[in-house]
Amino acid sequence: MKYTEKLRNSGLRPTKQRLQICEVLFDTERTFHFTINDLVNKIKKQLNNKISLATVYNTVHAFEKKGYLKQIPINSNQTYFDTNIADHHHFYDLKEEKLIDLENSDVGPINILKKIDGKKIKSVEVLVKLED
Amino acid sequence: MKYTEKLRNSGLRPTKQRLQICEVLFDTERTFHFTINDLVNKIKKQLNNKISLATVYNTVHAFEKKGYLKQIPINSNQTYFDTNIADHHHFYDLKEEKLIDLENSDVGPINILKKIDGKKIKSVEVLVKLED
DNA sequence: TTTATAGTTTATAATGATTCTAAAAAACTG
DNA sequence: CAGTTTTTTAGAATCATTATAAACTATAAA
Ligand SMILES: [Mn+2]
Ligand SMILES: [Mn+2]
Ligand SMILES: [Zn+2]
Ligand SMILES: [Zn+2]
Repeated sequence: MKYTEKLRNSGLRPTKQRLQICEVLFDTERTFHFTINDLVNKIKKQLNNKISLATVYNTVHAFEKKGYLKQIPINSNQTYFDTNIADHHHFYDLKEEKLIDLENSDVGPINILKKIDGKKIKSVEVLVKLED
Repeated sequence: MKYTEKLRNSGLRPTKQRLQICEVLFDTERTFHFTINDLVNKIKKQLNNKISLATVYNTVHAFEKKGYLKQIPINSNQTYFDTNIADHHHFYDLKEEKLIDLENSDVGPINILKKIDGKKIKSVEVLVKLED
């Protein structure tokens, strides 16, 4: 199996459910943005196999902790995740409620001049809201 | 009353509740970040007067729509609002779960090079996550 | 000042995303 | 295999937020 090693190396047992979720998330041409609900639907459509909602939540959180997924900071009643773990930014189309990737190269270099004592910068994320 | 005109001009009737919430939100030296729960507590402490939770939600949303408050895009189970409606950015201290203002002047100019057809940029917000 | 009307507040219920629980199943180790 | 730990699962619980609908209030017309 393609993802067995990856999971083992992270200390996660390569269960059937995790391997299937890996397929849905990572066996794609392109990266994508999703909510838990989106993912549950994708799983239903792509696999002939039910995975319990609790497991989907557990797995997504486990993958996020291991750095295989990122949460996208946005105001929505649902949490958005990203299979694109490269350092990048987002457009948010307010009308369509859709996220669009914005590569680092599409944003000038960002230089944070203010420093907070005893704290390090972990990430710098830009959200560009779009209207018509 | 200090805020009566402001409310009338926005098409909002200057009710006792709205005027009191204005006091709590805008009669301050400094701007601040808050959740609905924070605001309810502030109201309890500062006014000898109960305002129902539904009214707090209604009022905050009304003020946001009128541009007197801004929502801050962040991943939390609660929605964060900001009384600082000037164009600015945020640090988010992951350990303390606290927001810190980051003035535009503390961030180099941000130039979004990618354009989305038929859409205009409404806002550009930077979130800088801090760790120890 | 009344009266009519639209807007607002309120307690309470409903919603819905997320987390919790604890028992059954599966993965691993020796 | 036997023992142990991790994982899955259905279902319950949590909790921020929104909806409901009846009582109240601001406002303007009569
Ligand atoms: Mn969320
Ligand atoms: Mn929210
Ligand atoms: Zn992305
Ligand atoms: Zn702020």
